[in-house]
Amino acid sequence: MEDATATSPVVREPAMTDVARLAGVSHQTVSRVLNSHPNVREQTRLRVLAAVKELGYRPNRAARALVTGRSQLIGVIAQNSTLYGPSSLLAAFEIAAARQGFAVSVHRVPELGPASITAAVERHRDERVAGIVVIAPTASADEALAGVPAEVPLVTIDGDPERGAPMVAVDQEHGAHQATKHLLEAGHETVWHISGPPDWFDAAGRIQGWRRALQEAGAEVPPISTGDWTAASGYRAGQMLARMPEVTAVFAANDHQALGALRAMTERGRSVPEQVSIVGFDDVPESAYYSPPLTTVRQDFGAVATTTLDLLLGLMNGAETKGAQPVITPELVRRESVRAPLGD
Amino acid sequence: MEDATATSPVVREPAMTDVARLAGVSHQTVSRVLNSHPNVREQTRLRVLAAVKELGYRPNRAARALVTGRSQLIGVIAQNSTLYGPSSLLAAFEIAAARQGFAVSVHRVPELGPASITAAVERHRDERVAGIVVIAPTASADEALAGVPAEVPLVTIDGDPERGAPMVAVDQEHGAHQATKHLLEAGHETVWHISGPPDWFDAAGRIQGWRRALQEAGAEVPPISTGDWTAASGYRAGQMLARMPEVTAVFAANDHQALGALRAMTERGRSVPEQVSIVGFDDVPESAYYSPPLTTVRQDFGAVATTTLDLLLGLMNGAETKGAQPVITPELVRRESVRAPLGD
DNA sequence: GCGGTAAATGTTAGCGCTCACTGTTGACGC
DNA sequence: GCGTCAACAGTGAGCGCTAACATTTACCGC
Repeated sequence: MEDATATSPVVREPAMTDVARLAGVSHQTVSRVLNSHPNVREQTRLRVLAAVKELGYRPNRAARALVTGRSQLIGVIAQNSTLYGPSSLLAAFEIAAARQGFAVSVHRVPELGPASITAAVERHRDERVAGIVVIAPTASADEALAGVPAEVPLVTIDGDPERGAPMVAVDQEHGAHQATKHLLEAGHETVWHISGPPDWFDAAGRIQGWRRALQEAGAEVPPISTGDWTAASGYRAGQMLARMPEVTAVFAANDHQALGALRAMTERGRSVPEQVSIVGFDDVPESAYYSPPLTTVRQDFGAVATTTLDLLLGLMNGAETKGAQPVITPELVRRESVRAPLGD
Repeated sequence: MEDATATSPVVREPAMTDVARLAGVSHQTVSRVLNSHPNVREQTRLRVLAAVKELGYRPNRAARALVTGRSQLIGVIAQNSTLYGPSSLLAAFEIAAARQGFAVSVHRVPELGPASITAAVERHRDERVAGIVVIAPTASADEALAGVPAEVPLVTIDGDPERGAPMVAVDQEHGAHQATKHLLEAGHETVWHISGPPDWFDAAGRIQGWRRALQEAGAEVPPISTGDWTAASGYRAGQMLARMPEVTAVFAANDHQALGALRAMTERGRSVPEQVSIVGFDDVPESAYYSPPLTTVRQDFGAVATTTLDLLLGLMNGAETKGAQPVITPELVRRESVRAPLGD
């Protein structure tokens, strides 16, 4: 016996029928037990479970996906970047999905153009994913999404609020408004803004919130310095702003830009916060250790992730939440980079 | 037209037989074309391709995975963290895999203990992944890997060099050696070290390199301040070090710890680099904008990613590279946080 | 024109699972 | 005692694909 099998090189993984044979039931009963269907006698259930354990049986998800047309996989599409926001979000989502028994297949695209987004969606559909999440913070990304068939559950994060599709977003406008108002209340005449790239919805929302706070206070709305989220771009903008004595308060669209601006100010002898106040956005873990520790706005990525998953799960179960767009509210974190202006 | 199809509830996706029928061939020929087998007439090939395009056919990867026992999916296991190194690595790997036609299924584990690693491996094997990559920078992670059956191609990144399993790593020892030597050559008597968590191989390697450089130069080896990669821990260590006038040079195990130390020094009136020189590790994009811009060590994550993928692909194809452990060499980036000590 | 060979294509049998059925019990009411 | 119905279990088909083998076609030299 041993010799006969010894020549067999392939040790096939146990299948459902093997479990069934061992437990003395049909494969269908095994299936029922594994999918926790009702109408299985407790005694049978235990016998099957024992057999599963004895054989070390693990269901073949490919086979299940083939017959059901759905895998227990959620496809995520994200931009290729190590930006703090998107990466944190991705990590949070992976955790949330794992907790619900879903694996996450991530597809990074070089840029968020319609072509690469469409390709990524197709790839995920080939894989028969149960749903798709797109971290689509730019206008170009959002366009491509219009072409995705409605039968694929799809949730966008930080996408275009106007599109009316299921989406989860952080209330950027509110966060920026808080930040700007905080500077204004400290006594500054007005607040200058170093924005993110204009094609990002996040950046646009932050601009809006900043502008609204200014207008509500009757403050002048100065021209915007446009950055690209990097510290380098914040530095360039900061160099310009440092030369203008009337600039006493700056709201940067993220912490790294704020860091660049801070550096530029310091280099030019404009001390922060004595002469210039700065507020960032993101609350990257290091921002508490900048010089000075940075006042900033924190987004709860964990909340975004779980909300997204809930929405997606609802969509998969055919819930009529087509237009749902839950919003997560960010929060101001006060540290030491804001002070009243000297003139006061 | 619209009305006719509107009543049909299920619009089945085209399958291989549909393509075959349209092209006037057998489904097997379609399969051959799609898998670029030889022995298909050019004319037939084109006819099949045209049919594929006309129907918008996309192969069902679940079906293929079922019959071949392998999906075009690579499973990655990583720790739940937004640490710069692991996240950058992950992103780089996803890009590299996509270029080779592989999707990446990511499983984040709360901590790198044997239990969660084993569970993650099982989950990936259920999915019939073609291979597994484990970012296993801690000793606890490495233990769990011993139990994985040999037939699953598995490559470790930054794991235990002693284990002898396929692994890709950055030469931390070399990087730390360079950094320390750089400080020594600037004229410092010795170099103090703020290390990473001791159970991380990266941290251990950096300690070794630091110590070797010191010993080679005949310098005293001061006690280590242990951190946990965060700026906060660097700050705490920095506060201690700032109080000791003999400390003129610090090598921090990563940039964020360096930032924390930098802040502590500044707060205590010890200016960097005039009174104290600091070197970090990682070259996070913002480190060029710290005050002062940080001298650090850059790791090429792209190279780690492509090397890992090559190794894994080799393993999948049955290559006899069981013991391969390619090493990527990091590079010193000189900026402004290092200067000769005052006494000189 | 004929066998022989190689190239090109077709046929058949599953992979391991779920779905939609069809049986088989046993408890219960009248 | 018989029908009824629910609870439980089994049977067979087929999801869409690839592997192995079977068959047809094209082409060559003599």
